[in-house]
Amino acid sequence: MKKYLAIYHDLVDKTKNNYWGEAEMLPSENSLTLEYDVSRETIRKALDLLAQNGYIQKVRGKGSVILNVNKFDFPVSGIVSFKELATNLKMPTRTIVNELSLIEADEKLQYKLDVEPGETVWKVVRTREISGEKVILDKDYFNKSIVPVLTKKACEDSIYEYLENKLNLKISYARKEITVEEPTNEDRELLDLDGHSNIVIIKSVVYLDDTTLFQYTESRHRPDKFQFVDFARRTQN
Amino acid sequence: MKKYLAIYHDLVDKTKNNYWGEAEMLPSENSLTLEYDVSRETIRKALDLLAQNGYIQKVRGKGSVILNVNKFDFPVSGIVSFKELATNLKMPTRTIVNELSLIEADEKLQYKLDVEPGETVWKVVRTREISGEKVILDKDYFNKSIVPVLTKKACEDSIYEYLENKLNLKISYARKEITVEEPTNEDRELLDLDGHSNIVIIKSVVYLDDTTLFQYTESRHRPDKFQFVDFARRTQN
DNA sequence: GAGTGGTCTAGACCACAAC
DNA sequence: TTGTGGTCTAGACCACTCC
Repeated sequence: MKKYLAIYHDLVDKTKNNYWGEAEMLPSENSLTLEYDVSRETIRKALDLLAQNGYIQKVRGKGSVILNVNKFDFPVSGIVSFKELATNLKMPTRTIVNELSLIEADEKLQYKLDVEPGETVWKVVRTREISGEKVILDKDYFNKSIVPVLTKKACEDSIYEYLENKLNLKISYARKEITVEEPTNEDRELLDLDGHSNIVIIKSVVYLDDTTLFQYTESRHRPDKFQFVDFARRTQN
Repeated sequence: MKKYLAIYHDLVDKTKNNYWGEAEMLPSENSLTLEYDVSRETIRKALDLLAQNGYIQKVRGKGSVILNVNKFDFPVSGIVSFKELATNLKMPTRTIVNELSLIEADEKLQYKLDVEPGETVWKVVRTREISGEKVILDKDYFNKSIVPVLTKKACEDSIYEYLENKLNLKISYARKEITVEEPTNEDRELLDLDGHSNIVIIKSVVYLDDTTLFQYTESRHRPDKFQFVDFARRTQN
């Protein structure tokens, strides 16, 4: 439907499949304009996406350099936790739902989820098993006014798939914060800590398309099974 | 010089200073077009920057919602290590240069820095002291063909300032990887580990404007003094 | 229906790199 | 000088929200 998105996908495929042989450069914007029969601004939108996602780097006066980083390294761009990495690498994973309940928001949650005192929120506690070891503990809190119903089945599969496809919620962006702390008793109970004396904590707040805050999550990882990859461009001044 | 950048900065200032009172919305693109006397696409470029940096969220059919997240939270967007945070919070910091030397690239470095076997590279080892405690160990490697001269003075101040202002190098983007590992003997020697049995490692490769790789860095943080903040938008399909 | 942001166009001029 | 990407314009149509 959107031309620039279609062109973006086409160009991603072509860079991945060495469509231009061993060329280090993309065709120029002008030739792409002719090739796809669109305006130059539309080509530029597609190329901006390629650059944002680390496939190319545009160099003024020269052209768009194809970065081969992404051909070898799996994390295409942005954020990858071990959980995602594990599914990418096709390691056997299992999700155990330890708790699924409605609770009254306490003070900390009121602040994190921006709800009124006494409002009910969903609390979901899940353990993630990778290759037979419990290495991740996920604690999710959802605003009940946005997620009225939540089933154990949905939690065992993918909550996000349920939210996006069944409830038609559109996730827009998230703020994540990574710290390293000492494990709590709950961590020791629910995870196979295996002697590790630290735990990596990823706290995130997730916002919807219409800017409402709807989820607060703490993802607690055993340190040896944690990896985070980030692809950062220099910020504009 | 660039109109969209000037407008971006102006709008950032205005959102920070509550220029529109307690309004939750930015003026519409059309009214901004009139106000700044530019084309709508130029306004849209400025607004895209605001959205990318987490100042606003655009909602179709409604307008641009001002996000107040950034008013309270210091990390404006992207990546913040504790080192940056400490300088933001004006904590007393000190840099100790433990080593500054030219070495022959070993196999690991050849791969990381993409240099020929036997090529010489700069090795810089520095300890960062925050509030009197040595909590960060930075190990930097620079491609000597790009950085011919490096002084102890430059390492004690800011290497990046030296590279950007004196050598006129333009940093373009970096790939970072965060993991947690056990401290090495070197870590124990050079840092005040204070009983901590883990260390947070940020490995990054840094690229220049013309896509050449020029730096490989390992930043090793004491876990209790580590924090990483990320602001991620949903990726386009 | 009026106003909003999202997409797209055809053209222009510029700064920069390469020859 | 030629070709490249970077900026900017004035206009068009669309999908969506709100009243």
